[in-house]
Amino acid sequence: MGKEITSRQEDYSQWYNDLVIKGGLADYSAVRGCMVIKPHGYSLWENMSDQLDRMFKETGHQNAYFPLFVPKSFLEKEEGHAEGFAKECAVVTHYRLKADPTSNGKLIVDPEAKLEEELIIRPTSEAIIWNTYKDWIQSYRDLPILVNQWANVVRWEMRTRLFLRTAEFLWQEGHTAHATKEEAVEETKKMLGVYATFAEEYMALPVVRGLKTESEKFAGAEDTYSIEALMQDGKALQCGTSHFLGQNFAKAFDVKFLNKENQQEYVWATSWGASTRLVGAVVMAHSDDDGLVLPPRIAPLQVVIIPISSKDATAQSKINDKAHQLMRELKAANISVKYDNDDSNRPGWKFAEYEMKGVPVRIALGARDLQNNVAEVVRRDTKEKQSISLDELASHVVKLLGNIQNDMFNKAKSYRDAHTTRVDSWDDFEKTLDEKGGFISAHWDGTAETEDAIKEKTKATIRCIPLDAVKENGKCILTGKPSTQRVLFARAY
RNA sequence: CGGGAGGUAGUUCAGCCCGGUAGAAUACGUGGUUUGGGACCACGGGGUCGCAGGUUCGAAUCCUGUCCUCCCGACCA
Repeated sequence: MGKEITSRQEDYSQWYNDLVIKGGLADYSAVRGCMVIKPHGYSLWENMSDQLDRMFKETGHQNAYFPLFVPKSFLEKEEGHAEGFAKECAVVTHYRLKADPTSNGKLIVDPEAKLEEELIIRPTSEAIIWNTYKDWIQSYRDLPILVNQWANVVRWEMRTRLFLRTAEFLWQEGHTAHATKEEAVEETKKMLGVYATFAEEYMALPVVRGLKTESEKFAGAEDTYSIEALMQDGKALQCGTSHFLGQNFAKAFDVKFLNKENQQEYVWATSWGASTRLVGAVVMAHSDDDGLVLPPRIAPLQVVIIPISSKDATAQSKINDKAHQLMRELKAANISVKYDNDDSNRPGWKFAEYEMKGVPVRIALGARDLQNNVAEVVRRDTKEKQSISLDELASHVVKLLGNIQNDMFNKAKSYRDAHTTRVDSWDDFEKTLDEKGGFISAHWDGTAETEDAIKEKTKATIRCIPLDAVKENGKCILTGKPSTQRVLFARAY
């Protein structure tokens, strides 16, 4: 009855769509490639973005806001950057509509209102920001600039998927300016670390920190680092990127500073971003065939209390009293909790509904429980039921939420580790990819040609060169040429 | 952007081939009985059949165009 979810086994893509739609996270919109993020989904994103925002501020960054529109001439300035994004830009060419003289009630673009220079809707903000930084920076005393912005961006994608790839999406983009290369490189790595910590501690999502290959790196960057996670279907998902931009944007926008020796130098730059794709990641990594499974630390609602109502008015008022007391205790412990005493749905319906929405802990309170001085406590991740004494219920739930958070991380990590395979022959490479999926740790000769050839043959790409890779002599999986370390391959979203 | 499927009540879908009063389930409203895994009874409200043209006495149904979605590819966070 009610909302059915397609099982993972039957159709993984449809399962994911069902979760997002039926779990109340988002809806399709009337606009091609764009989604409506619903309150439950936005609340999840807020819990994630709020925490990231705290972590950015703890590492010395401040928020600012730059324009949505980027003059085309700005975007052109950094050549690699321009080439990388040109294919997916939305362009504003006019600034006015007028009534259609040939069709009553319709509007047309006013041909008189053509912009002298087209405006590009930002696919990312390096261009407009570096054009601005030029005015902010004269001396080494003006550096570093450590700025982040929370914004929407538009990339005109051919094929979209809820949260994972939409034409418009929400994200944050950090843009920093530094006096030295060393400092910029350190910043790049520091922010990669922030993303990794966030993913692991809050999203309960184990990630691999690594360096992107030349062909996978950001358009305009010297080096791109990313965190890579593994989804339940064995495909990889990039969950955050941090770029060392060198002096590329400083040179393109002529941003120089006077150093202590009174000499002009170009500024060193970084940028780093994470998007609403993280919502897709957390959904896909943990959920099951009954709905969303959300980590307690970012769940929009952590605990729901469901009364098993009784005809007996005395028993009913005891249930209400106990539920309200419990809510006070949990709120005092900084836990979000809801008492669902809406009489229009029966308990069984509510059980299914809150499982669908991924609420980590459910407490059922009935007359029978109160007689025994207990409540039924059920954890969403394992569905395990426990009868807990009312006297220690609040403290038990606090501990339980912590356990769920840890268990979810450990479960995801066991899966990830079990699906990371060291492979040393081409036959094994193809076989592992097809039969098992996941990450494949293998040697690569370091050339873009080989990388492309592997992608052509298997659809697997190099997700990253892990930062913790040990130096080890070996032979390239495809060409047999010498290699000094393993890289991580996978099919990816 | 190529290939496939689809758009009819809030939702899932039937009806379309073979044109003739727009249906089911579920959801929703009211009243009542209920409440430990998606309750039951009674009554009730709800759809310009994605949109725009065309053919026809008559179009959800046939034709053309267009928009949107899903799946599979190519491209990408």
